[in-house]
Amino acid sequence: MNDKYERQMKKGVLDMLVLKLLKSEAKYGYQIIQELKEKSEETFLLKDGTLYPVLYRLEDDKLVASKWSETEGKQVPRKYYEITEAGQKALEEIEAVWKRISDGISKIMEE
Amino acid sequence: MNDKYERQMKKGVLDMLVLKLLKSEAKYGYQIIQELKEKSEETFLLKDGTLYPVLYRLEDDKLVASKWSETEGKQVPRKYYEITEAGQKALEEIEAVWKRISDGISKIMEE
DNA sequence: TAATATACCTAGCAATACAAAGTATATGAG
DNA sequence: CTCATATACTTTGTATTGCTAGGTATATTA
Repeated sequence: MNDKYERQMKKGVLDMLVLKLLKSEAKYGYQIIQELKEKSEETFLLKDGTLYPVLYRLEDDKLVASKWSETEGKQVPRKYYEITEAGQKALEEIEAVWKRISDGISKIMEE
Repeated sequence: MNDKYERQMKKGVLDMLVLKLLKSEAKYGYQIIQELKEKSEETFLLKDGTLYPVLYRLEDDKLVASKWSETEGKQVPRKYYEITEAGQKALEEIEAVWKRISDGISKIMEE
């Protein structure tokens, strides 16, 4: 039952978290999954099937841009995602929304 | 665009907020909407069409129980919702989930 | 009498986290 | 050398839920 709520509560914040991670530097899919896991201390354990659609959405919205790695030699090709200017602006706005909502929740819950 | 995120971010927390409001005393639908509005300082402005399905879900899950008001005299009938024991237990669990997730988000965002 | 606020109900839509399946390469153990 | 595992990306489909928009009905106020 908790799973149900956990799943729902995560909705809408993944975009924000991914944009935040990409703000410091361009990253590829698997790397993002690992960083989310580490930094959230095991709270955000994404399957790849969850993350990639997020990245594709962000790309469709022009908030990130991708390019394949051009490393020579044998290697599994990696697709790097980079935050765009529009993405940085969106991130700030989304953060503001998050702050408003989580504050609103706190006001109701802290009594 | 912000609306999109706001809508998603609210997912999963409404049940928690409603259960929390019902914890102190039984309340009816419109009353819950007003309290959510006031306590959240205009962040949670629910239309009735949003709240009632939430209440019905909670009732189906036996987390709340309802009874119609038995006030004599002319009055629009009100349906009061009361939190059950299972509801109180669920509320604690949902609060724990919320804490874990919002903490996880903070860890990623506060850098 | 008309408008507004109260109070409840219902159908349908849009968005998204997740599960599950697939493809392909690199690496380490036996 | 072979097989299992980890890496890395892709795609399809499902379940959940906040919201819009419509509906009914009563009480109050201008």
